[in-house]
Amino acid sequence: MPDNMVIQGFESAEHDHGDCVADALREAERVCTERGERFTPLRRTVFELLWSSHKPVKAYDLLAQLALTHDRPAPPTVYRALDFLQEAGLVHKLESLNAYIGCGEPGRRHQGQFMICEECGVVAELDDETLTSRIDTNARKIGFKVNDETIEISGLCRQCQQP
Amino acid sequence: MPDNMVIQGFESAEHDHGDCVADALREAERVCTERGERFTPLRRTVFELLWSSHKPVKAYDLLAQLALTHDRPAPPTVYRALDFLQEAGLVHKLESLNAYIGCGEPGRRHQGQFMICEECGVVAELDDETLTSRIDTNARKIGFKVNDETIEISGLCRQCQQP
DNA sequence: GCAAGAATGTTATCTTATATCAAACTATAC
DNA sequence: GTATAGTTTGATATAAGATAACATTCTTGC
Ligand SMILES: [Zn+2]
Ligand SMILES: [Zn+2]
Ligand SMILES: [Zn+2]
Ligand SMILES: [Zn+2]
Repeated sequence: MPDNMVIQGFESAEHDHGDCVADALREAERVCTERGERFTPLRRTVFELLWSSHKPVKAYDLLAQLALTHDRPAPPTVYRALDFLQEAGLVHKLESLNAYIGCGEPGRRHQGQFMICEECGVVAELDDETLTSRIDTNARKIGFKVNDETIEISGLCRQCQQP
Repeated sequence: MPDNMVIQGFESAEHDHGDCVADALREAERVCTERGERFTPLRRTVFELLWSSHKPVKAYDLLAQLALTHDRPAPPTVYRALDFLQEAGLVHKLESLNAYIGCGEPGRRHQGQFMICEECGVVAELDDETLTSRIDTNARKIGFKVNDETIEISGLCRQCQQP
């Protein structure tokens, strides 16, 4: 495995997104089973809504989508599902956007490093071990014990740089 | 200049914080003058409140502090000052906390890399050129053009790891 | 002084997230 | 199968974070 891997994102416009969703669902079921937790219909629905694209989704947008199939859902409904999915490592929160996105590799515990296109909204999730260890080194120098990393890079994807 | 520099933070408890504030104010005046902008009393007050410690401060806490000396300030008052200070590079927003902190080196344009103690709230601002260039390299590999970096590491400072 | 632009005041509203308690559902033990 | 403890969801209210829009005041250059 290369030390700098693109986990997901910036797929070609024509990629079969149905496959992405199917894979994600299969993984989610596996992860939940492994953890002895329940991938309930509600959690599954929220998860599918998040995977409707490779773009981050806002909690209240999820809520609005949910409202199409559920009777007057309230904010805690979606926030609880998001909390569960984050705990399980199935979803990341993008702090700089207050939005959420499905994790591209939920099997392995990680924080994720994100490249966010300001123009089209597409997000790539990377996992660069070298970057992480550089941060650890810096932390060690000042006696800091790392628990959590928030790494979000915004800019323009290749597509959106075209003239 | 070393390639991994602690710009500020994790100062000894006994450091002369008056010096920090005085330095910060002097730099702020200089930066504003250079930019042809006005470091008004309101902006200065907000800036001083932010520099009252090396911890991030929330906008509504600033507002509450402001209320002690101003007549019923409203949210836009503090958000406008924060916007101005951020534009000028004098203040950073910590996205993972929804809080703001004075920049330790406003002269040079940078995004900042932060180590945030979950226990005591103290924040260290680093600037690791190696880290930044590693991110640029990763971006280049996927054809991404970087505009903005959000790098916030949370954990425990040396003090707060003591048994 | 006067006009134009910048900064601040004021009111209302929007967005994001949580607290709290009630009802429904699920799994296990008997 | 029923009791029951634990988990999940429903429902209401409110907290926390941020902005829109317009009025007023202040500053600066003339
Ligand atoms: Zn991930
Ligand atoms: Zn794009
Ligand atoms: Zn800085
Ligand atoms: Zn600490």
